[in-house]
Amino acid sequence: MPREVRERQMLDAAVEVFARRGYRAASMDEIAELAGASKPLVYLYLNSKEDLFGACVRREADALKASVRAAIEPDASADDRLWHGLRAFFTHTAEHPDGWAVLSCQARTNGEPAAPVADELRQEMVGLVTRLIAATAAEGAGGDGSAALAGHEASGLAHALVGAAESLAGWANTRTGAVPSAKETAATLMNVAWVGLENLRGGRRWTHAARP
Amino acid sequence: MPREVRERQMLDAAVEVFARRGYRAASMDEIAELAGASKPLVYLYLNSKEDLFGACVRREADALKASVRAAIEPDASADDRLWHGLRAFFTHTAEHPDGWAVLSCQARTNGEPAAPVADELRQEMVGLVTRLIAATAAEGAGGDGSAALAGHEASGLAHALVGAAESLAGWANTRTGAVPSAKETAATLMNVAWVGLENLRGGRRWTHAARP
Amino acid sequence: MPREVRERQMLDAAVEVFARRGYRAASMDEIAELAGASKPLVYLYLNSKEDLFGACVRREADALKASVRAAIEPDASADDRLWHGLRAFFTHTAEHPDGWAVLSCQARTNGEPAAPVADELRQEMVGLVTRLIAATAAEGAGGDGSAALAGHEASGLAHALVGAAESLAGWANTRTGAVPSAKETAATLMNVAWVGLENLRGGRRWTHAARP
Amino acid sequence: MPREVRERQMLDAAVEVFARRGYRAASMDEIAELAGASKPLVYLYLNSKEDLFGACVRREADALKASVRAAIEPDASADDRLWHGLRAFFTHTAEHPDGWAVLSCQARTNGEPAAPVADELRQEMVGLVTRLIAATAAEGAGGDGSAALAGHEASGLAHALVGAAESLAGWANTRTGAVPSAKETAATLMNVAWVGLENLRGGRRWTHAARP
DNA sequence: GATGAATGAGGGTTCATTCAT
DNA sequence: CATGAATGAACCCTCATTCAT
Repeated sequence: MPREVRERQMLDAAVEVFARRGYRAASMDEIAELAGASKPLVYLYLNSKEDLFGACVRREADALKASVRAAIEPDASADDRLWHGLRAFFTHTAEHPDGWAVLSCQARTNGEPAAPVADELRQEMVGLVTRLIAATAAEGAGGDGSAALAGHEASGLAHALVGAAESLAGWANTRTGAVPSAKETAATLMNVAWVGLENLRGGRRWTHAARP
Repeated sequence: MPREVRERQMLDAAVEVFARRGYRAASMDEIAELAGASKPLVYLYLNSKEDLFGACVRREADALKASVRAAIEPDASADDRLWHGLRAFFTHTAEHPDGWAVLSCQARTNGEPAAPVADELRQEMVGLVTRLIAATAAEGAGGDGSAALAGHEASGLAHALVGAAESLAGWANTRTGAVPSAKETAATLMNVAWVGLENLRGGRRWTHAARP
Repeated sequence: MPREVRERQMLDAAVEVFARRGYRAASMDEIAELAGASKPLVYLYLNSKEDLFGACVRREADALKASVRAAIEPDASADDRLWHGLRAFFTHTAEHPDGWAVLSCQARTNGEPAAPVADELRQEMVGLVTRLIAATAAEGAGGDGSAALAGHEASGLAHALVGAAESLAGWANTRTGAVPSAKETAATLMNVAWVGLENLRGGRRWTHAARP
Repeated sequence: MPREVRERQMLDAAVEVFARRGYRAASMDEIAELAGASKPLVYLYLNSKEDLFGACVRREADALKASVRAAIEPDASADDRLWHGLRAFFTHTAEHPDGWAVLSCQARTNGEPAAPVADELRQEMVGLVTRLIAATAAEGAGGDGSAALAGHEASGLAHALVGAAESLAGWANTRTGAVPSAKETAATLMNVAWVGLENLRGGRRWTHAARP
């Protein structure tokens, strides 16, 4: 069996086991067995548990980024791009629950080699969403470019949106039951985002004092 | 030294170590040493690592729930209650980063005894927020109770809100740097929530088709 | 069983196994079993294989030094001191063949932590012998202090003597058969040393040219 | 490339690696790589690590013996033969430090297949030196064959000489610094040997009682 | 002959946990 | 209660060795 194939099987198995057990509790024995290979072969191809984990995180992060990017048509309107990006995000995380678990839970809790990759993924997502929100706002502003969104507001909204998306994706994967489906969640988020934009652009804000 | 005090010290130490190292990497030796107690005593009081972890999760979940509940005055307006609840949530998680790390990261990744507790906490939070949103919507609807929010929409919004809150709380604890402060984050979320409500109540929705 | 006793048993076992198998081939399992303790206890007391090896080398080096030093009466004549030192050396190495095997073979072949200890032991022995030879020469010189031994000649002789002693000690331990006994060897060496001194002091040297 | 050449390359590499790392720590991977051959070929030619080690020891022992023998002219005087033999010994060990390290350190500590070869080498050396010493003594005895050396004394001296030579050779290879050069060492040993012979032949002995 | 794929066996190390004092 | 002594079980990792191509 060619190396490439074996290596992919190993990564698949590792992602599954890391997701199920956590980094520390995952044993190389279990990963090797699930991959249908012997332990020394895993070490030959992937060097160490740490490297294997790093490879998993990188692969999953790249795959998620690729899914989201592929869903966004560069020439579409901003809110269309946001919508398709969100849908792709939820679809991908729903289809790769283990990968998402590794990215969202394990990568950030298990130190040096993997954490930066997860951080980078998140920053990229937030940056992407921030740009899309800003673009949406600009488009919507129409003729008078007057009240486009302040930069930090777009960023705050993006953080909230990504946070909500991340958390909901994990929640949907963890819990089986009355949890909104991926599409519904995307719609809700889209509503919040779009609708929030409308109001923010219109200068309408909630303040504590404003309410009796 | 009375048992209650000792036990609290142990839990404090355990939460700190579990947060810093993760469940598996945390060692009973380190916990006992940090607690200033002997290892056999830890076992006498808390039986096993698993039980100790469970006790930590329960205690931290209860404390967070108590903080949020205490911040909500039953007679205040709905959006005031939501505002104070959110602020309390962010304040508490910022003041107990280790506890929050255990609840949000460790509890959900480390199997049977702790995961249900974390799940329950989240459901409670979502339920609380859903009720507050529904109440807000009802209040705002004023005379004509016409377009009050559909139940599943309130629930979806609540999920998004709680997800965003959770993720942002973790993010604020993890990252040092240009991250919105707890108060700013609460304000952003409040804005999104309120503003989302306004539009949803007004029947304004985003739909894919609505855009050319 | 008190820690001190256990620790000595462990060192005894370790010296035996290291001598028999060599550093790398020695297994902590075998050492622990021979010591009558469990492996974790060995690690608790002695940290690691490397540290254990270092402790063995240090202990055996100290014991050998102590034996030789104890045999030398400070007020005796120089050649008497040399004689007793040599006898003590051969007696000790014959009584502790494993210790000597570790010092002479393993310590110098197995890297950083132990090699310096073995080097130091050897330098100390050579220094001691050099001083004794010089003292013997001075004593023997009688009234005219004229032709006392040149320093580098004493040192050369000392190196040769120690080298011979070391190698013969190892040889006597390794091979069973027609090998001179410890006492005979000491006598031979003593003869060579004393007799070499006589000639060197008398200016008699061997040179290649001197012989047709 | 003919088998003979390849095999020599393998042995060269193996000697180097065995000397540097020790028998156990040496890896067949490193040896094969250093030899510029594939691992299966190493196994095809030399069967196993043990056999490879044995072949190394045998080759190095034979080479050393050959060097020493070649340096000895059968018709020269006995002490001339001793002198040239010693010089050849020190020259060879200085020029093949790895080989000497394998012979003197590794071969004797690593069990069955190699130890006898090293033992045999040493016995041969001691026998050779014993014969040379006896011959020297006989020559020097001149007209009156009275006080020729007792056999066990020649043997004792030979053991000491070989021991000193071995140890000093190893010492010179190991330590860099103020260590006597090969030639100086040979001269010192020669002095000791010759000078010892003179006295022994003259009936002068050191005895403990002889000194007050 | 060379290469890549593959593994059984074993070694160093750690840890949760117990028990006598 | 606190302490020290003690361990079974597992985990990460390596290596000599083989076989098909």
